[in-house]
Amino acid sequence: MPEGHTVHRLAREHAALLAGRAVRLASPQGRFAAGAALLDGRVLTRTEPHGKHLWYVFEGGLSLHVHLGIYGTWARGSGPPPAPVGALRLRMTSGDDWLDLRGPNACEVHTEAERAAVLARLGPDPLRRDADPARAWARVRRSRSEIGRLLMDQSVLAGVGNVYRAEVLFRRGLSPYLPGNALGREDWDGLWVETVSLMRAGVRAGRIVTTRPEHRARRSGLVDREDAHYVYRRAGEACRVCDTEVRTRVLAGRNLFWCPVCQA
DNA sequence: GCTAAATGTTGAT
DNA sequence: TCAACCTTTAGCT
Repeated sequence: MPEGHTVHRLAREHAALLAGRAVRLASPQGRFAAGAALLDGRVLTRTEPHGKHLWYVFEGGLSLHVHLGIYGTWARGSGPPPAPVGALRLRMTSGDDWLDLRGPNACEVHTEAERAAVLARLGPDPLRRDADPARAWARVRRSRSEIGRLLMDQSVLAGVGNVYRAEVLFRRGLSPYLPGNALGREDWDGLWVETVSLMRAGVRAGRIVTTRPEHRARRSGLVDREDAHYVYRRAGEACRVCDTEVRTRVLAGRNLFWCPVCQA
């Protein structure tokens, strides 16, 4: 269940586990058998996340490119791996450790050139230290598209998905329907900083929590599911800040949620 | 046990 | 703009 924060967290975890080690790859399901054979036994150099894409860079220059899509998941364990059941696209093992990949949108071998080609069509990733927000702003400021659409466009900004789109706009008090070219520089700067901050928190926590304690029903203890978001999937419920009904409508092919008062 | 929906992208229309 | 793809789970019965 991945937006960029999940991908960056996996990149760190998997690098800590496998970097510098020879890795065995197998595709019990068969769909990635040829690719797995090509990389099998090579030493993993590093992982390289960008937005929702993740590359496992192996010695020799070839990479494993994984995009989880909506459904993709990794499972991890050590000790004897379970017998492969169902559609197991890829199993990576090194020593006692194993990683199982199911349901990804993409799982393929990339050359350096192929990796560069994908990167070339991605906007800056708020979770990367080398991200240049000015590149995204250059697109936003001259676009007539709604900001709620631009945030979902991976060529403008890479890593934001449907949850962060809704929550970041709420936190900044911006209407999703504001055209990019109607945003001021301060609006954009605030939006970027908010995105970086919420997504970093997401990497740390391993999930998306965007509410401040004073806006939660339960103010102490673990943040339960109900309390984690301001507007995402809360259509018809009361806004946590102003009590207005949270609204929903499809924008850019996905269900958008927003408060018409806080985000006028 | 069934159905719909889901934190996503691509390619056809 | 819409269907297709991949899989799991929540919310029904």
